[in-house]
Amino acid sequence: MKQKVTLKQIAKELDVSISTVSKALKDSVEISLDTRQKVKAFAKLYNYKPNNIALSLKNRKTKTIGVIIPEIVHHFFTTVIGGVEKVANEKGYNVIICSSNNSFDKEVINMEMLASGSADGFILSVAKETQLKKDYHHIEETMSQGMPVVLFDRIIDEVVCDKVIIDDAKGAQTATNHLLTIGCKKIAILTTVDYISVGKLRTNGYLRALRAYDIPEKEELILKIEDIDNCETEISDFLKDKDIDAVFAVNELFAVTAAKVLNNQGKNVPEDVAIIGFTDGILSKHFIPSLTTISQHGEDMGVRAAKLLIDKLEGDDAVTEEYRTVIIDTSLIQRQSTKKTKS
Amino acid sequence: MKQKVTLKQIAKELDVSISTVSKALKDSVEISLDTRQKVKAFAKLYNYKPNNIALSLKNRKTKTIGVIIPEIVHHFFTTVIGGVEKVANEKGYNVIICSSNNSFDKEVINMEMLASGSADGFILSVAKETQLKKDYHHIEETMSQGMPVVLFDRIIDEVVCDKVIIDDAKGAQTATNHLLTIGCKKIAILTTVDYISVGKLRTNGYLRALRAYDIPEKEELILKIEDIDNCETEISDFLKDKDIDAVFAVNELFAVTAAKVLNNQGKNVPEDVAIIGFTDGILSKHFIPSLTTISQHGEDMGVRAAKLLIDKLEGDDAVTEEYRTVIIDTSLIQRQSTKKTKS
DNA sequence: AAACCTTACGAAAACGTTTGCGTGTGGAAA
DNA sequence: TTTCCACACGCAAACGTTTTCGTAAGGTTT
Repeated sequence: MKQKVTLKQIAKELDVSISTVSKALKDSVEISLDTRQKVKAFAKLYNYKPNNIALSLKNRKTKTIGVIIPEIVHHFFTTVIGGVEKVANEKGYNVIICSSNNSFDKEVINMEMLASGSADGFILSVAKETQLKKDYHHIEETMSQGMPVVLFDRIIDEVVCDKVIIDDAKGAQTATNHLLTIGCKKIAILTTVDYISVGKLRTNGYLRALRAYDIPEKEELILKIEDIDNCETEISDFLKDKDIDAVFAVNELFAVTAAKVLNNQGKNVPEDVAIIGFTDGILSKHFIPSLTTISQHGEDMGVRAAKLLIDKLEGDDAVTEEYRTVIIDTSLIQRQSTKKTKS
Repeated sequence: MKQKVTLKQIAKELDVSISTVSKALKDSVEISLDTRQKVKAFAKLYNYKPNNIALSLKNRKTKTIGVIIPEIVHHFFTTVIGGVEKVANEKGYNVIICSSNNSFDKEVINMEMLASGSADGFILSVAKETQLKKDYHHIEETMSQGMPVVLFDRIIDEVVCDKVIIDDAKGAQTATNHLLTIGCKKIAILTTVDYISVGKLRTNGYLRALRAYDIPEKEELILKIEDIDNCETEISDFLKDKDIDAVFAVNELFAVTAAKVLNNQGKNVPEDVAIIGFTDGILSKHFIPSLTTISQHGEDMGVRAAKLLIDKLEGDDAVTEEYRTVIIDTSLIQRQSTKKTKS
């Protein structure tokens, strides 16, 4: 088993100095053409590749972006990662992905681990626990050590840094408006508990849309779900015998679960009750009926986040001091779950 | 913006040598209790963390596992990653994930990049293109440089290394058997082109099951799909007016697409046609009717792959020379799409 | 022949660690 | 007083690079 070949070995083999080898490989005019060719031939033969670690140490940068997300088995987050990777690869950056599993502790650990030399900067969507706990010391600390951080989707207002978000309230308003324009009047919302920032914002958008239509907000049409994994019974109880003609769900799972529940309760989607979701995942696309939804354009978010970060990493200090918040436009994707044609 | 603090800075500040600081932080008895406490207090104050890069260089290992998968936006692969991360974190390893996007070139580039110092070993599921091209030099090369590789799911028989797979043929046979035992006789299969190893194996399993039941194999019941992204029309044409009572799909997408198509063609699932899929993703679980499927236990695969790799990384040379293939058991998850109770 | 300039290369420092070994200091034993 | 031994610490090498600077050899100019 041959080991990785280093400059030193090549130098020894060819009976020149390490610096000569290094320069020869870089086609430095300092080195005679003869030596250059000899060295390059040898390096090729032995498949020499400069050691990234040594380079990182020397250059004091790793050319690596750390991405920390709450869940890895999650369609939206993976699309974001896709966007990040795309830009990163173009610009010669590597991407390290860690999931916090929605745990504050794991988020901190991952961040500290990556911060101690493995990454030059971070793209981060915070864990639920972190939002609940409101402890952001790890983020502040990372930034104060000179590593830029870009927050996306689940961001933190109190932390001053670059951010990439969608206008959740606006998206929710668009969704609710869509329901209103197709004639729905009694619209229920399936949302999360308030400490999840995006859930709260989407609820606000829903309320705003209602107000614009002079429809009074009704407590009994709002369900704030805590335990996402067992939402089915909760949704089922909530929807039971409720007089509604539409449901706005703040995520994909709530939307399909609502569709299922309504089905079981003998109601037709979209004829009896229209449904609109949030996040354009595979579920929405393939469900029957296919679900109208608000697309967050995850890949775009990833692209923008990566660009912001790399700008900061490569920018001079003038750029470094200003922070930007990019708002990605959402879009309404109309599908079958809000088609009222059969009436 | 304070920079990351190093041993050198602490040493200077405290007017001792670098080695003293290093040893003090490690609680070496060589250093007086007094100095030790002083150093540790200072280090804590300035939030000293040893630089991973420097450690990697010194120890000639990075404590990172490189994972390369064909697609990142893919439920099965993310579950595998979840498993890998779990084990890796337990054992103090980092995980770098790269996607090849099913491109041979990108697979090679990613591998070479990670191999030149960023990772100690690899967990890999090869790209479609790689399987088609049958060019495995990058894998062989990586291994010959002393970095262990574990292949999973889409493996390569010709490459000698650790592997984690499911028994695809057996799983497919189980699936087909299930259809046969509930009384189906005319079973179509939706599979991939042959060069995708898992597709071929699953097709074999299907055929084996038929043979065991003395049912002749019929060409017209087998559809090999090339372009996965546009499978709907292909499946629709194939299924049109076909006299069948069941469909076995080798993946989730084919399964739900078949369900949709059949629906559009006025057939009921499962009453008229039963459907069974492969891979237990969200689609199968949430679709209406929910889909019976073969679970590959992605997380388990990740766990086993990570364990194999870490064993090899930390093992002595005796272990290093033998290669193991772990076969993960599949299991049948019965859901509504194969319920024939209404007959 | 002296002074100078190219050419072609090597030495060494630096990045941040760890660690084996050397060494100065002080006190205790002889 | 001499010898010896802990003790507490520093030196230096090593990991693999890159890059600045120094320099020997040889040739060219006056």
